[in-house]
Amino acid sequence: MVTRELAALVVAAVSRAAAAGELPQLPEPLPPFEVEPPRDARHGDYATNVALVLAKAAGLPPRRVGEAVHRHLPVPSADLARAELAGPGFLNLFLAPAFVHRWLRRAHEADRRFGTSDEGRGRRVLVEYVSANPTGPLHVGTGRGGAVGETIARLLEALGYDVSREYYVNDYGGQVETLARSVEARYLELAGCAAEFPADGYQGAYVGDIARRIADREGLSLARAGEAERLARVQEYALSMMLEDIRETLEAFGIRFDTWFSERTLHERSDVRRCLEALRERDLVYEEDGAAWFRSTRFGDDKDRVIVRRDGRPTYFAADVPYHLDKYERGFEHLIDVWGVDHVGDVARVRGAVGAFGHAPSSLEVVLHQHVRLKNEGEAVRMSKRSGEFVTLRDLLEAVGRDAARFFFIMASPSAPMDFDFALARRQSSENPVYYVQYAHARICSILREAARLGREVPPAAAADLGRLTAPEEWVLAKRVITLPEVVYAAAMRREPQRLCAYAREVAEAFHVFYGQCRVLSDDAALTGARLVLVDAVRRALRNTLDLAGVGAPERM
RNA sequence: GCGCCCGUAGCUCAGAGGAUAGAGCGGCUGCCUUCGAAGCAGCGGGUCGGGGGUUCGAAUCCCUCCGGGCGCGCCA
Repeated sequence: MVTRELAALVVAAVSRAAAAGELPQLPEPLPPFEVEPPRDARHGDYATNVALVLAKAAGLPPRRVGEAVHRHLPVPSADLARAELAGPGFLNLFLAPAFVHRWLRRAHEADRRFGTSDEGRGRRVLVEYVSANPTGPLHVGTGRGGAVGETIARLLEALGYDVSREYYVNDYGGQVETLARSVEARYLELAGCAAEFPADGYQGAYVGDIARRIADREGLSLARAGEAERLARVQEYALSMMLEDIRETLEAFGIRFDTWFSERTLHERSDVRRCLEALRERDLVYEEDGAAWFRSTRFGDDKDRVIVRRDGRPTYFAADVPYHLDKYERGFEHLIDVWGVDHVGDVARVRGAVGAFGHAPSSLEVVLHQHVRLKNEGEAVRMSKRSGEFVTLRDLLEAVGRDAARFFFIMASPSAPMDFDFALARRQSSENPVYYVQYAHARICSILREAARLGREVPPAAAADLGRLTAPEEWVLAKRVITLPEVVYAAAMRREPQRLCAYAREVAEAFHVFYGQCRVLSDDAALTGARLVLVDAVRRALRNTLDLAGVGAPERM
């Protein structure tokens, strides 16, 4: 990436300054310093705080350090046009055209791989996200977790990690039983039997739909079967129908999981029981009041938590521990869980438990995302799966489309709460920020189509005279485009998908400004060739960014 | 009460300790005989919740107060 190349130039300059006796011997490697684009373009294309960082170790004022480094920077050269020492000791770096041209050519050569790197090559990562209980359709809030998790997975793949996507299916325990009893009641109603709807049952219309579909397939004979058999059959049907609905919705949302991991199998394979024994051996579980308790206070929890109830049924947490151990056993060295904030309290417990089995706490990473507060014309919408009052992800997709939904969900930092006005989204769907970016892409494709029609194909990047790109709008655009690799790197490593949206918007803006000032197809063949190479690099950068965000890059719109 | 997260323009939100804090939407004014006006140019809009501290430098880090969200189940 650009910043890394510049940092290497700076490090080399520091070494030369030290060798020349202008700086004292400094620790190897140097303390971390930054190379980044300053806010104000007058402060260079990139600025580095290296002199400020080294001042302490060098025992010299920052500006003295800066002067020494400045003298040994290769300016002017094919990389840097010039450098300036400014303010408290910043070194402002101005890129040489040849440097930018080299990167534009790389964008062409790399094409779909432009922006990727191999930082994570050979490392296996498991990303678990969504994992919503299959007790109802996915609601809007789970869309955020889905978009965040999927984008993190794609970002890590772009860094070369071997990524596996997983959905943990809570197909065991009280909630699915409640779903089964709810469906059973609706089914019995269909059969004309007196049935009391469970007090804690799921009220949504989808419960009745499932009952009807069971009746369509099985008839009403289950009404005469024994209760245990009927419940078991109904639960099986309800689960598979719900999961099918969830799977379809996620596919429409651009998400496909590699594995759907069943919680029930952990119980059936005795993983839960064996894990409990192992925890007991480590003195992390004790008996009290007839229940078994996990010593979560060892891991910063404010109280110990029940792991096996008085009636002998294990709690959710009892399965969560062997589940995560199983992930490690399957060969993943790093685990990422994307959870809604309502699970904050679980983080320390699970991490502590897997730590007791020898796994580094840092190898289990939990990305928490805040909930989506849904509004309708400014009025808050209460959402509850139990009451059946909620807006589904499917509704959202039908209202605003996949692209707008995906972009919107990752535009904000996962840790920031998000307000979403459904009515507004429906109404202003054509004015969503995503269209600004997509429009830039479509406009470029339109230019390329026109070029092809005129028989003026994009020349090979190496053949074009990029020195003809001299307009300020061209320069700004080119420099923005070539930052994609560092944007992808930062977004992936910091688990901050919103950086993709910011980059896409900035590149689109630079392109729209360029478009207003510079005509691509002109009588000047050399200039036309250079501009075609530039816009085709922009096209690749935008497409790759939108791909990572799970948003389409339309050639026409 | 305790823990985590958030507080930035009218609204929704960006903002790697760095220089004069940004975008979209909404409001106002211009710009299409020329590669797509889903665009561009401009105007208006801010005690970065309040206060204190660290630092050469704080929207960013620390403390404190205020406001909001979530959690503190033998639910998942």
